[in-house]
Amino acid sequence: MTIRLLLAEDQELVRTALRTLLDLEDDFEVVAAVGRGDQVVEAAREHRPDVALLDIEMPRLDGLAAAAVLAQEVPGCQVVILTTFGRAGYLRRAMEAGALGFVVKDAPAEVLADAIRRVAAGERVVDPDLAAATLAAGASPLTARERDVLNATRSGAGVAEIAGKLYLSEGTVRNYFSSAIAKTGTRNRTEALRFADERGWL
Amino acid sequence: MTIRLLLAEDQELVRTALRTLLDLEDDFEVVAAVGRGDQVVEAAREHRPDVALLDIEMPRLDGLAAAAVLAQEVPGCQVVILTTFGRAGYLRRAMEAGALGFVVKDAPAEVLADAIRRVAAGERVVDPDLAAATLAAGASPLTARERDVLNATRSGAGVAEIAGKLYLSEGTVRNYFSSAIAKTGTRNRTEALRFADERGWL
DNA sequence: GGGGCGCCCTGACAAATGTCACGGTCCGGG
DNA sequence: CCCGGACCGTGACATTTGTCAGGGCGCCCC
Repeated sequence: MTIRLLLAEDQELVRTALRTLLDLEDDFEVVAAVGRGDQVVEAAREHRPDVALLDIEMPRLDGLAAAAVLAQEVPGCQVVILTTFGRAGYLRRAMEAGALGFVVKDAPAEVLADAIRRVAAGERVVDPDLAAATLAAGASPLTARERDVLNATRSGAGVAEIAGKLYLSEGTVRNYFSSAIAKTGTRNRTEALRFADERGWL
Repeated sequence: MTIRLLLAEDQELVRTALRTLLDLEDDFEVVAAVGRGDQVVEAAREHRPDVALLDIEMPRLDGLAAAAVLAQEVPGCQVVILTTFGRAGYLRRAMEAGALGFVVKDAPAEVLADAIRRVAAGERVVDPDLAAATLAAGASPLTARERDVLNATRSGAGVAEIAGKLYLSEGTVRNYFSSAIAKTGTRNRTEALRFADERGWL
């Protein structure tokens, strides 16, 4: 009984390399390989894979979003998220999106193969260290407004601009920044944004 | 006549995948594969590869630095830089470090194979788009002090701290920030740093 | 009903950040 | 020689950013 795989990874070189690697395993068959998140569902509908291996960083639609759509549209297909970054927030969001497996790219090849087999059998597979880190990061202490304001600063917008967009006074916006900075234990917006981002607090 | 390859890439999964991919080519033989920059020279001395394939993002010593050392210590070995980011600064520094080839990870596999063969024969191989972008980015307009100050801000240090470390007045430090900001056309230190970084102006 | 609590909102204040006009030094070319 | 240009350095000033004290609203629970 061979496991049918869908592979989604944007870097072509890595994609083909992974494909050949996985095809070498007797019980795996890569039935489709795509380079963009928005091609995942279509390919899954056509090829009916048992497991979809999704990178997170992809153009158009990221792997997490693709996983969520996939769970809706092609329920028989289980998801393993495969990513460079063992960031706590990614794992949290992957679980929320219904993924069963989560593997980082600097794991050994056997770990990936093993994870795929276990997920195909319906098990959950997550790196224990990463799971611990995620738990440690905890839930977001940020309020809705604090999130809004932090997100709005991404583009490099100033206070005035943000205040306009959110219909707030400038003072208020600064205030939310201030409390976000306090909660993250950082020294300015930029650091606060990065800090929160890394923990998936957006 | 087979080409002997050294592969340096920190993510184990990608490393083994690339290794199997390259080993499939009849005229390639991967004689060593390492996961840290500081292992490159040692492995090269031991296995005498014809071409070293170096990722940039690696622990301990990045691929560019490793390339520079390699050129000194093992002159017979040519270098191909293989990286995720087609950043102008990377290419510039790769050339300065004596690399002959530069390939991005979302190139097709044939491009990589071709690049390796050409580099083994002593040719230079660079993606033309990237070369154009690098030329467009031009040489750094930043002065020595501007660079110092920008670099010092990486750690998140404030003006006072930087001023102390560089034996300058606080006003002067702010001044360098200001001119760097003007030259990069950005709005604050953080943006200026990122902008300059992306162009290899450090 | 009336605390107590958490969130939203604001303006006044303090501290940091960025801008400007100005000297000083060094160097290469008329 | 002397001028112009590039870089280094400085303090005064304006703007942006962060902090604080405090008021209003809704909700849960006693």
